[in-house]
Amino acid sequence: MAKPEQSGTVLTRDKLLEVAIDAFANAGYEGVGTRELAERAGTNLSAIRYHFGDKEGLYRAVIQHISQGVQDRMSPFIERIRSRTERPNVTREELIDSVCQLITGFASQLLASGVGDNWARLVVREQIKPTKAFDVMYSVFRLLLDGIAPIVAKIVGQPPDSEEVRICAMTLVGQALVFRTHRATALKFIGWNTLGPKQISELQTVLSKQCRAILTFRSR
Amino acid sequence: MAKPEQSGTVLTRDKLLEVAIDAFANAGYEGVGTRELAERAGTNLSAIRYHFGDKEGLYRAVIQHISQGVQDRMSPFIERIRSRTERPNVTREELIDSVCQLITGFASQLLASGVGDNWARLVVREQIKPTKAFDVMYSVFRLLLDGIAPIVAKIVGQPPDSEEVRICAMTLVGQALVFRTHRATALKFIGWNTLGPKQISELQTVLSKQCRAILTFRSR
DNA sequence: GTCTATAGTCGGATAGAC
DNA sequence: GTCTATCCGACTATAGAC
Repeated sequence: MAKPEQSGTVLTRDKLLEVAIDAFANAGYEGVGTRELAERAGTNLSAIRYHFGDKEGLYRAVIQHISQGVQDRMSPFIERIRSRTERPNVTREELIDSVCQLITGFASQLLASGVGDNWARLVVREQIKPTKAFDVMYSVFRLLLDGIAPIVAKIVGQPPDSEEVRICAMTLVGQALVFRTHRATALKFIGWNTLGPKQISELQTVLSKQCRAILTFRSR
Repeated sequence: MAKPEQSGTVLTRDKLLEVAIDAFANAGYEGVGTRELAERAGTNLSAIRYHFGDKEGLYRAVIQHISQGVQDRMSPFIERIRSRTERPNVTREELIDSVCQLITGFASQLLASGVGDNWARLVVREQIKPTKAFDVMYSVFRLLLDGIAPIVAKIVGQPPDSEEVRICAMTLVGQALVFRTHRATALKFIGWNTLGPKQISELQTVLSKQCRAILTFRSR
């Protein structure tokens, strides 16, 4: 971010960012041109250069913005769960319940169609050919995974950095992520038309049951 | 496929396909040019038009080829499981074991770095903005999901087309898929450098445990 | 800060020789 | 069937007026 982050009229910058979030998510980085972005934002090509340096700078700003939003909304939630599970006299049932809440909470954040609906495409792009934006994305996943892993570790009685605990945390998250990454397949298979509040709620019920099953059965 | 599917020298066509699989998977559809594809295949631009009509025709051929390969390798496996689980005197333990085998079998197919390593990118592309190639992909997923859902249905005692059973099947598959779609994140979090046979094997162990937990605990 | 104009490159598609 | 040569539109990046 060497370029001027401060600007008199922030409106153009914000509008550009808003348009780019939508366009990149839906068409992919290579799928949109800077001309189209500028036009859709009601401005011109040079505005991109001025505010973000170049196309990739705008892309990084998009990733940064989305990640920051997710982080802001999830941090207090995760923190609350953490403080709850770090009490000395916490019960196993509370621990299990906490993981369920983390997963279902994440699912609703992930699936509720808010700002930047289809950014799974950008996430996967970074997974396969990581750019400078990868670390930003990773830190958000890390936030969630670091919320889950220590609790799972306590439940199964293993160190939080053991491979098994971390694989387990990954798969728990994967159960929810698949509805973003393979959304069309999931909808068609289940027989849903949309992924609205009703469907998300039903999903959360199943996710919760399964998390509980995994953690309960394993801790025996 | 209106263009001549038969050709004297199939070598050029195959080479083009092979190169395109790799390139599309790694750089995305919009990320590679036809010139580059032709050059990497040791041929020229016109060969693409001749063999596949246009760039999108080549893309569809890529999806078709990969899907066919996956289908060919998975079909007999799924069929074997199916015949085993449809015996009248099948035990619940056998049913649970069958689902575990389907998931771990799928995981090894999915994660073993063979032909078309990074095609998750193309899959997700189709999920967000389905093209004509979506149906081809979907039929492969359907093959697996239709292998899993009826068995899950028997275990939990619900109809195979109930929403809960289908959501469950989706999440079971999601546990494995996340290591393809979020590979870089998974590797970094777990602390692995590669996703080799040793790691896949460890993954299968955990997946198997968790499938068993989900199905065992739910059937009570 | 915001704009127009333009440079330079590369995209996919095509015509036509062999 | 495979090649060369070429068209034309779209891309990113930049220079410079206001």
